[in-house]
Amino acid sequence: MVRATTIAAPPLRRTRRRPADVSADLLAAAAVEFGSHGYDGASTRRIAARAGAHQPQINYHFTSKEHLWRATVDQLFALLGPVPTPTPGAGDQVELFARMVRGFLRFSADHPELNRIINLEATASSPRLEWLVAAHLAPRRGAVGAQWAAVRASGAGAVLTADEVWEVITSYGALHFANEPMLHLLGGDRGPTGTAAHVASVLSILLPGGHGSPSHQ
Amino acid sequence: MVRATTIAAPPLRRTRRRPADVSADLLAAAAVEFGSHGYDGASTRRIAARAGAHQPQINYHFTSKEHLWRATVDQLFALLGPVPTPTPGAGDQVELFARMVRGFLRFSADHPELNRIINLEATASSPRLEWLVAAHLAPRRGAVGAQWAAVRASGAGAVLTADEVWEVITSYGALHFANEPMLHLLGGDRGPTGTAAHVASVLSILLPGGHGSPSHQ
DNA sequence: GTCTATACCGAGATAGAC
DNA sequence: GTCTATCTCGGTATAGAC
Repeated sequence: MVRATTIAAPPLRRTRRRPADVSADLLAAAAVEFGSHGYDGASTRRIAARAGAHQPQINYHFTSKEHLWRATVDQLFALLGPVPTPTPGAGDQVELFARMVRGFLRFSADHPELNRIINLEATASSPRLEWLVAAHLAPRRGAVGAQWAAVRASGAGAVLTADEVWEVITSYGALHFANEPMLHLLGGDRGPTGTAAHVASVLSILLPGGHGSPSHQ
Repeated sequence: MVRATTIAAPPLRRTRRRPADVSADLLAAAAVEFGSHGYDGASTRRIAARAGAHQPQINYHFTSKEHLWRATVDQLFALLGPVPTPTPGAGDQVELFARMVRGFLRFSADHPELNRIINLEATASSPRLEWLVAAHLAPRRGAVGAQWAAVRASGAGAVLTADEVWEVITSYGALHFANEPMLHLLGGDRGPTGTAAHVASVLSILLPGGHGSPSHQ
């Protein structure tokens, strides 16, 4: 028989982790929950449970649900990498642009949570949305605009404005991965092979001349 | 002086409406609230307040929040119009396709709530999403696929699969309107002129040869 | 059919033992 | 730092007078 004292095991208690690990686990769990249900729909109880932690630990480590949300977004953008800085004379501008698009789409395939969180906030004005745009989206939008100007100046690229290119990349490009649950129910080919095909499809729209296949690491 | 009996006016009571009007007002309010905050984020209190009604009237007219959500989606799809049925030999298949795309995008510009609701559900599997796909999205996806096959058979249209065409229309095409709050904060030209330009942009991607401007009613 | 009052639940946040 | 207990608030839904 099992002794009574060992029966009363805590429901979700794991081997004690270092505080930094608890924070990291909470951030990873928050990305999934915020990306699945939006800010209002996600609950700190569920986030904590997914991380194997207790709900009050969220307030201890992140002060509030709002701070946890921002930390989650910050961490996902950090994972995406720094904003590409313009290097005027350096190398093939078209190849630099194509590399940026491929990098972003591959990240979106690996971490669909970021684009989910962004799109779940995009439909209504809010302080969160204003912060998201000012802190993260606007700088990247500027970098993409500069890169696209260089592409067009070199004579390559489709006849699209920088705004249209941004929307092709972030809407057509990224929602393929962010909206996977819906697209899966709709049928269609999906999976590793489909990822490469989708990246090629995006590049074929932006750079009709080619540049869709080189350096397929 | 105002008499005491007239001072005690109910907070939000309006002139008494017919029951059908209350239902219609609740549906319109629900479209806005569900489209802005998602299913979980929307509250029946706010929906009722926006419709100038009382919260329990939602349960009376629609039984539950879930039923109200489905009725809202049904009504928006009814506004969009019936699923186009294939007419094999009839007329210019390319023009029929272009007309469908233009109609959908103009509807999306006038009623961004539908695409907002769809995209807010698209990131996580749920009974609601399964119903949405089976009841509404799959039939329209089938119709678009048939129309696109006819376009390609006629030798026109870009080199894109039917899945890719669906995503160009619903992601790149419709999110331009659904995500207006975010795109507005990001800058860029928006407004009536921008709507026509965006429709032309979508068609230029799908039908590179032309067909972007005719019958601009 | 409409409204007031309220039941009931789960949310985020906090206090205090450990 | 972690965990239990609990506070307060806002959510959906229901009961019953009108």
